[in-house]
Amino acid sequence: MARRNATDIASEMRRSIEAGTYRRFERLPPSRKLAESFGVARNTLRDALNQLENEGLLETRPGSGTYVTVQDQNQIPDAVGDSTPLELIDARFALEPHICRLCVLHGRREDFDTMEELCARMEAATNDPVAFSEADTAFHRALASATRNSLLIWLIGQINTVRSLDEWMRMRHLTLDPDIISEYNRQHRQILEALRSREPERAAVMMKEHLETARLSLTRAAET
Amino acid sequence: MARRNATDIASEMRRSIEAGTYRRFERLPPSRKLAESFGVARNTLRDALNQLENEGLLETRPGSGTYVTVQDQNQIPDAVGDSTPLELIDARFALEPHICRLCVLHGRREDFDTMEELCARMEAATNDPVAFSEADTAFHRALASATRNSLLIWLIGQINTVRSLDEWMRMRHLTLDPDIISEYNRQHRQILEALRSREPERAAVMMKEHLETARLSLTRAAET
DNA sequence: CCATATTGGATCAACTTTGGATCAATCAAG
DNA sequence: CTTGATTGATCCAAAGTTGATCCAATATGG
Repeated sequence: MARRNATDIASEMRRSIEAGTYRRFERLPPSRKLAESFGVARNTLRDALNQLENEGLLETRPGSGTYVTVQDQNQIPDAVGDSTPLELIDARFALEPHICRLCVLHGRREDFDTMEELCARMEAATNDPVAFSEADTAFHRALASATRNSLLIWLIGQINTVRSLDEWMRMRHLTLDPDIISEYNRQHRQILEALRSREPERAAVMMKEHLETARLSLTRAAET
Repeated sequence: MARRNATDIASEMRRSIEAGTYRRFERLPPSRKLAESFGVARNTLRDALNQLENEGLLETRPGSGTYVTVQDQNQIPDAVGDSTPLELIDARFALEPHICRLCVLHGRREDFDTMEELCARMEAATNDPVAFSEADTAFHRALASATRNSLLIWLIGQINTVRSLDEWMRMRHLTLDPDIISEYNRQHRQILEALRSREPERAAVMMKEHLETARLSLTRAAET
């Protein structure tokens, strides 16, 4: 076994933290003890700790100790799968208004035609929550596609996989009555109009309104 | 078994690295030990290492060791790996301003203290682009963590893996001169102040300004 | 409130490990 | 044979580790 250097120790500890051996806000053993248990000099261990601190995994407070500042990744093995509908809405609230703005910049005629088509399909599905929901997902995906930004397209794709989850399915049937669907359809049309007339801010505002409606109907359903 | 030559060894090691046996930033065993374990002379092994270094998979630091520089490609989704720096900025433009707003809502004292710490570290790294970049990534991750939204935390985590990609690393050195770093530091402070005083919109605006600066310095570097 | 123990921070010179380089001897393939 | 690569040995310079010591900040307990 070769003599281990600071980088090796750092790698080892990084894995420990990511594996959850040490959890967020927990204090590590004192550097002297740690050095001993790794069989390495305290200076070397301190170098390792500094590396991890620079990566933002640890925080050391002189006189007090060294603390873990990140959550271990296994705690969120599938963040997408475990996220709640409200978390999802917040994430969409972050992404989609700006996607609308980019859509105005990069969207082409055929993109808007696709969305038009999907709007029509949603309007024909006022009484069919499942069909509506499918078209709705496709609409928001089309919106992302029109940005021509592969990263955003992928992120929206990831987010949309949540919608096929059980809890989400149940929520959908609780929230999607014909009145709500009509309201959504009206908003989709407004968004599309704003995009077509190349008004980025208006499109973004409409999208926020749309998501706000979704959030409201969600919290209302949760209270029932 | 025929006697293995340098190219054979290189192939074998290349496969090990791509399979993830050795992870990014991890140190390989010393060349003497490696040579022994491959049953080959150290000179031959060094030739193999040189081949891999020329391919950009490894980096050897005399007196220290040989380190893996590439990330296991299987770990990175294609969409994330293939995205350009400008796409990345657009994605951050979508996510981070709203993350700031949520941060005002859900952030706790200790979250802001962590960010404060990271600001201090970035300010100490005005002349060290690599150290600055690490702390910067950690700052934006801390911001996401403070939202307590596991989906957003995960999204930012995905986005941050992009930054460790090769093309990005090169860009970083082109863009991060001391003046730019100082400007970034000023903006980080402003964001943190706005968060502390619980002003969601001001924080979001500061973040937009920050990202706009980043976009500018990127396009400027691309023109050079 | 203070005294004391414990914690991390910093420094230093001696030592060890690391990769870099070279070269004559040896081996394998054409 | 001749050519090309591998071998094994040796020396080198760079970098890192060590172990010791002193310091400053914090925590603890009376």
